[in-house]
Amino acid sequence: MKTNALNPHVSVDCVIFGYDFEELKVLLIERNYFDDNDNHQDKKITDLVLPGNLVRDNETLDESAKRILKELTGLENIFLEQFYTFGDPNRVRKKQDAEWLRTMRTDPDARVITVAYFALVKLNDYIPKPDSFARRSEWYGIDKIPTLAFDHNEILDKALESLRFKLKYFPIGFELLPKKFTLSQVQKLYEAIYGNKLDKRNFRKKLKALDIITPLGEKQKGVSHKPASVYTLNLKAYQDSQSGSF
Amino acid sequence: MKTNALNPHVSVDCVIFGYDFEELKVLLIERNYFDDNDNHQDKKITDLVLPGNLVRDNETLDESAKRILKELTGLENIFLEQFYTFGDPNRVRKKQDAEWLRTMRTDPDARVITVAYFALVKLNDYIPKPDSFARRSEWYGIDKIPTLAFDHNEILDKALESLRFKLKYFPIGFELLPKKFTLSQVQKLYEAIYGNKLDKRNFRKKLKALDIITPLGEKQKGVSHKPASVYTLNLKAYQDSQSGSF
DNA sequence: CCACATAGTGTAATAAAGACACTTATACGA
DNA sequence: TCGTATAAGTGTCTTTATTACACTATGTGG
Repeated sequence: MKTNALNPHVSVDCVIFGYDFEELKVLLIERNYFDDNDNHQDKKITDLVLPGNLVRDNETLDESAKRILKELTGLENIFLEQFYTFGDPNRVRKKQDAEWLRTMRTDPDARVITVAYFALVKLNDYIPKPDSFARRSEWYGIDKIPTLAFDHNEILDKALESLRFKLKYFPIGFELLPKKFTLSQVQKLYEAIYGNKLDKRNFRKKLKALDIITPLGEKQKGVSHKPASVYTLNLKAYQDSQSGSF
Repeated sequence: MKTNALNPHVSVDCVIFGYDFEELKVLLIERNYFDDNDNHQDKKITDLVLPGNLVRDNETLDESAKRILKELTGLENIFLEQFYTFGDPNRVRKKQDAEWLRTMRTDPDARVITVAYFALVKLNDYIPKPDSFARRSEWYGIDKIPTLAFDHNEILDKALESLRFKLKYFPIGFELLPKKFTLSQVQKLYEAIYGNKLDKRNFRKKLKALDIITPLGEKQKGVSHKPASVYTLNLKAYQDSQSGSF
């Protein structure tokens, strides 16, 4: 017995997180298309999508995500993690999505299954510029995300949940900070991600106990208050200390 | 600009865990095919795969996983969780896999991307029987898994890792136990999953602190030693007590 | 009634988490 | 130069969680 099915498209979408020392941000791309339903007068519509693209024939899913990131931001060696795959047959079936797909694909009605990744980038390494489709991109604060195309709000929500969960157990937050950072910057980052305040002394106690940061002996410059010590990440010791228990 | 790619197949594979009060087990399916390369005398080969199948046109990924589970075991309302998607272009490129795909698919050379789920079933609810392709299935102890087809050993490893990780933070172990259970059974299950011994008193203290089990006032029957109290799961209180912190 | 097997139970020591307030270093403006 | 504003940096006590550890209790079966 042989089985076959109409083959869906497979894409990769990336939720790219950045941090500007104030707010956790996500990089979104502008999507432009014409509303054909408004058939008296074609109306140009601009809305927002997560960066993503179809997976190419000979690339792995990870490679596909890396490519999307590289094309959009020029950045390489970025923290990138697959967190969920979205495959509802109706996930690209909002009517405005159909319009848009018609301009982008030869078979706009095909089902699209998307493998979602989240990325953590040092925001200052990257200034938004148009992607390979000449679309503008922009950082949006995590609390100010508008309605996105497709199921991209759902994907974003799940990405944030995954980031929060992972951050509880792994020291991945430093991916969002520059190589040199102060302890207050780390704390503000955690507060931005979880959306609540943390106690300074307890936070520092816990962070230092992880034994993954080393002071550089330098001080912050150009601030009109007591300058903070500057630290850097050092994961050597940490790698071993990972084991499980109930 | 319109983009297209050769569309891959998309499948769902299920790592179905069961527990027989001794060992953590996984349900594997026998795969039969003829080795055409041995062209003097076709040799029948039997090896093992994870249960899985192509995703149908109008079903979600979760529905697809449910269907596979239902077809294979007859069971419904099973704990099921997507944990990773495997999409290496060469993941179905071992030579024996090619032989087998030729008997199963009209386009055996197509790339297959698979969305992997793990399931937790009460093993006693299910006696292995042939699946919809009349293939035999069998429970294999987690420490006695032979080499599987495709990348299924890799998928299985990742499933076990996901199960262990999730079990640390969520009380999902009870999905593998009958409705009524003893505390020692819970402990042996955890020991089977993590592969190490746990302290009885500490385990019970922690389990009771979770406040998710209630004693039924019954005793175990038919054992030639002190009978254990029988408990049942009660997740009411637990649901609320979930919140996050660094 | 004795032997066997597993159930069931508590305490003390150590480690981690949480609550909490004052002093210090720098820049800037009066 | 002195005062003010601003964020940095620091310690103790309490509570809660984790770990190590050994004996008694209750049933069955011979």
